[in-house]
This record gives sequence, structure tokens and C-alpha cells, in this order.
Amino acid sequence: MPELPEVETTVRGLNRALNSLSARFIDVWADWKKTIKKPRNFKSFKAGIKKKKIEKIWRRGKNIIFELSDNYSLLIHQKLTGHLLYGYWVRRGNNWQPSGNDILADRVNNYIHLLFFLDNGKMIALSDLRKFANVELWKTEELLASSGFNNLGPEILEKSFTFEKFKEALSKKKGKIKEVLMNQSVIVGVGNIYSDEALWRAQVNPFKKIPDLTNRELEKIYDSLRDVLQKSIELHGESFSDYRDTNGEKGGFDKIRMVYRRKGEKCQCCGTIIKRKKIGSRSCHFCPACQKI
DNA sequence: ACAATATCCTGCGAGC
DNA sequence: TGCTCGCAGGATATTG
Repeated sequence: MPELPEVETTVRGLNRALNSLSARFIDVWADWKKTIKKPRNFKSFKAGIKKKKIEKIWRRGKNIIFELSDNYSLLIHQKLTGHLLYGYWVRRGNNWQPSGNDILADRVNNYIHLLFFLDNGKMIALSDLRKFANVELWKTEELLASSGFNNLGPEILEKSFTFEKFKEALSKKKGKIKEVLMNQSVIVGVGNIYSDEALWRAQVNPFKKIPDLTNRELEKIYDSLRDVLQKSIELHGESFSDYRDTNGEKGGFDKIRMVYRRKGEKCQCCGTIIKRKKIGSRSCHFCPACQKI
């Protein structure tokens, strides 16, 4: 599931592929139009996207933003199983299949529900098994002024995001630390995987509430979070589930994944069996010994 | 004003 | 073998 490192990997991949090309959208195809939330009408969306040039691709939290000509922006959120692929596909019956070696053969790359055709002959495809991804076309000015965009918390990996700012951001909430880390209005980019991994590294119990955390614990969480996200970006993200990079390839975070989906395995630090418990509607993985308090 | 719950989806694995 | 059932989850909407 794409979190900050995965979205960053996708954005870097798209920039590598498109930077020197100044590509332009020439058409859009979709067989699941509900993915497109704005404008709701697919024909309007198509008309809006046609002939627009891609001027810049960046991310804000887990959102991918394509800045387009005429002051428009395309916003894509991959949600749980969505991932953007860059290459060339051919139609086979009701499905699209990648041509040549453009996209790595992989089951999860075969759920193409949205295709953008570019004037360089290539395509940007959204493969999304569970169909939760969102795509929106905005006037750039309106997107940047929207409540959804302005309610997003700070970027954790920004140099200017100091420990003091982290503490200040968290102090707005009183709930369980894991839930607060995943709240996109507090800080952006963290989801179920990296909240579990960072708290294990920091040796802090995910159920512990914000007011009960010591300054030392907050420091450890801040350092662990930044470190684990940075390391995951270097490894091109986590591909345990459906996430793949723009070439359809897996990331390597598995090498340093310590607790997420490791229930029943031994803790790499102390050998205690990793537990899984629910926090809200999400599964939380932790070491009951290392993260006791 | 806040927190808990339902909603969207579909492949997969467990159980019979 | 083949069926059903429950589970996974980010963000938003709705209910308590």
C-alpha cells in the first residue's frame, strides 16, 4: 500500500521518464470511471485533460500532482492497491497488456482501469486491484487553496521539519501514538506499515497516548520515523502487497521490514514473538517486550 | 466538538 | 474439488 516512500518512488520514476520529454496528454481511457472524482463526468474529464502539457510532477504527502499547462493540475491518490506504471500497452480483448519489456510481468500490474495516452507514444497507466484510487482534475489555484490540501500536515522529511515542530504537531492530539502518526492532518505520508516499523525502532508501545509520551520517546519516534522513511525511499519502497514502481518492479523494503505482517515471528531485537492487535480498524504489529511501555 | 463506525472493492486463504 | 465467508485497508461520510 503506497505510503510516503512508495509515492516518492513513483514520482521519481515519472520524472525520470518524462523530464526531458515535455509530454502532452492526447487521450484517456477508463473502464472504471468512478475512480475519477472531479469532474464526475468522464467526457468532461477527458475534454479537460486532452492537449494539456505536463509541466511538473511532485507529491504532497501521499498525493501525486501533475502540474499541467493552462494552470490545471491532475491529482492522483493511489490509496491501497493503486500504482502508476509508465510504458506501452496493447489492447487484448477487454484487457490491456504491456508490450515488450516495458512493464514487468506481475499479476498486480494487470488491473489497468485507467490509461493516459501521451504524445510521445507512451502511456501512464493506473493499475488498481481494489479500485480505491482517486483521480481529480483541478485548476491549480483552486487545488492549492482547497481545504483538503490545506488540511494536510507538514512533510516529515523536509529539512525544516525539526524535532520541535514534530512535537508541536503531535501535541494537537491526545490519542494513541500510532493513530496520530497516521493522521494526515498531523503529519503526512505515514500509513500502517511505517507507523508500525517506526514505533518498533523507537521501542514505543503503539497504544500509548500522546500526553503519556516522554520527551526521550518523542525524540526516538521522530528519529525512527525519518530514518525508516528515508531508508525505504533508498530501497524503492515496500512491495509486500500491490505496490510497484513505474516500471512495474518491486521495492526492496522487505529486507529491513521488522514487524509489519510478521505476527508469530521472532522479534529481531529480543526474540519475543511479534503480536498483532487492532487499533481502530487497522492491524498493528509490535513486539510485546521491546514495546512494552 | 469529538470519537467510533460504515463505506468503498476484490483477491485470497481458511474452513468445511 | 469447490463452495462460502471473512479479512485487508486510506480517507471520507455518517452516526452516536
